[in-house]
Amino acid sequence: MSESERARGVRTWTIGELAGEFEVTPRTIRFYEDQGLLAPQRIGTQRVFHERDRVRLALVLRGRRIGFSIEEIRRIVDMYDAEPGEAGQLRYLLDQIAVRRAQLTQRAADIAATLAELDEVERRAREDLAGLTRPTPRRGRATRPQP
Amino acid sequence: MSESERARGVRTWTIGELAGEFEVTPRTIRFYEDQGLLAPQRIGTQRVFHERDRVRLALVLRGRRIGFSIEEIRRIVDMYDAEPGEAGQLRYLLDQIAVRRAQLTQRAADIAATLAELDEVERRAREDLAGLTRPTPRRGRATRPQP
DNA sequence: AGCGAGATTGACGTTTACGTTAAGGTAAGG
DNA sequence: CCTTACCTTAACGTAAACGTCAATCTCGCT
Repeated sequence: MSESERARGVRTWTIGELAGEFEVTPRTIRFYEDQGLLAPQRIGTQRVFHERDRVRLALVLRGRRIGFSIEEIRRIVDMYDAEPGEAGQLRYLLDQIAVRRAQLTQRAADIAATLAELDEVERRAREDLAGLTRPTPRRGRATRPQP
Repeated sequence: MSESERARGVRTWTIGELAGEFEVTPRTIRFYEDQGLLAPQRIGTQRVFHERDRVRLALVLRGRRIGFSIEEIRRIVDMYDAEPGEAGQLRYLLDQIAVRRAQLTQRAADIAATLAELDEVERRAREDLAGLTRPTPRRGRATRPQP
């Protein structure tokens, strides 16, 4: 944080600070800039990240966690600050939104199904584990703790 | 389907049939076999896929849609048919389950947040679109259809 | 026996998403 | 002024997940 920044309330970040905060490498952030996902201010050659850049990076990383490619992420984040534009553009945007929504809904269903199956596997594992630590407590036979 | 299969009720599939059904290429299925995710029966050199192979492929593709790597998918599907094994193994399995669950929960949250934002973008887009097709219906002024 | 559709195993190519040097520039503190 | 810590571009490297040939082989049918 520079002197003048601490004076007013306009916090900025260096590439390293953002990298640390979001647990990615600076290389990753530069790569995203290369791909047009970020466009931080420059002072000389140095990058200066403002709050909106931070938000955008968070969006990008969320897209990444969801499993979207850079190209798909680009399209999504571009939606956020699209100019109102003309009717054709808006209809295209609405189409894109429908596509993304379908993808996300599918992924959500996949995740729910997988979570349910994890529950089942865990239940069986706990059963097996109980059957190992306690000696064969089959058919409801009570097992008293060892004295 | 072969003669004897149609006679009894034990439907099997060729690689091409499965590929068509799941909309992947045969190459993809062979790759998954190479990676140990599938192990179809062989008759001579030809692969014969049974119901359990089909189920397994579905699991693998679901993992892929969720965004897991082949390695992660392998660990997950291996959980399903893990032998009860010893206590140490079971505890490791429970650990793995916890890890996967955390990942999946994070992804689910990301998806929910993204869906919410898509809703918001769509709402704005529809507003803008309405403002374009109807001529500037500002401040509640009624807009009559053109004669 | 011959044909065409689809199957097989290599083996090399491609794209994505960064990692990893190399070779320096810069700002703050002592 | 010197060090230390961090920043810069440029360029090459790489692991994952297949795609894309090439060169057979095999089934089912006529």
